[in-house]
Amino acid sequence: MNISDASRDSGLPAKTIRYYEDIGLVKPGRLENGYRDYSDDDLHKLRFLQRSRGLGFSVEDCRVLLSLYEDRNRASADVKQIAKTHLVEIERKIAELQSLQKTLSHLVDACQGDHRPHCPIINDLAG
Amino acid sequence: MNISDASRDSGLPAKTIRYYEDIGLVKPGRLENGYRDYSDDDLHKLRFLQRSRGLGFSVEDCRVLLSLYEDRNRASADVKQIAKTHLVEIERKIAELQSLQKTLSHLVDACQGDHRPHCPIINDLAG
DNA sequence: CATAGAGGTTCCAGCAACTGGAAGGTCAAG
DNA sequence: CTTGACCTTCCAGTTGCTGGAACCTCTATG
Repeated sequence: MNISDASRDSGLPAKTIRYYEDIGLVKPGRLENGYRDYSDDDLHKLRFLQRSRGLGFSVEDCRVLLSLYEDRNRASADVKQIAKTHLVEIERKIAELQSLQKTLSHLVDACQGDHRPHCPIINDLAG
Repeated sequence: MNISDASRDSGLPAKTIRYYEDIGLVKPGRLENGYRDYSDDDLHKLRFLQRSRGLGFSVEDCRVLLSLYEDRNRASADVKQIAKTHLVEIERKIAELQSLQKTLSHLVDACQGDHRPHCPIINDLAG
């Protein structure tokens, strides 16, 4: 299966698939003409990557998750640890963004938004 | 005032201050020995940048906000528009992260996290 | 006066995770 | 034979810094 079919199948752009090969995540075989040739196993990995990236795991996390995916002797504790750490980070980001949202929405509400220069947003930024 | 004092005053790392100069945000004068020399006006701008970056505005937004800050004839509507757009983006990110959080926390809860290979997280990622 | 250390300067490289584009090889259809 | 759609590699750019090397300058001290 060539790269554009692999792209359709996995939902990843061809550019991204090549990039994943560059960094050693999924290394397909090659045909005589030099074209990449994706096996079923490669396709599983690409789909796995698509989904784990979609859940916001870093590429390095994905690398580890992929190796756990392939490890029939894995301990689920190892997977859970990665996911938990990621979850904590997501929760931290949510809290951070909610704090920004609170501040900004107050400022936006307080601003008249007219042709005049007076602006609580600018005043706040000016400190 | 030299760069390390400007750094202390603004809360920005010296490296960042030099970077802001590189990209044309705050251009201090120079002393005879080549050292940067920050005026009160420069310091106001640096503080303004520190705060607007702290609210998550992009550097390009900050550039526009800074010019509005200096424009005595600004329309507050222009400021408000930038802030509103940013706010919408923040809210979009919050929603996205909350969706990830929901999925991930379910998966983490469902995983035993023991020495055995069975893992709902991996199963989900595998599709 | 020599020197050590704490500043300052410039410039180059690298981070994450791709993405775009150029230059060129390959293949099937008309 | 040519067109067009594939494929290949490689290089550069994105965002917003950050680290480091190599070198200059100033101040204090022996």
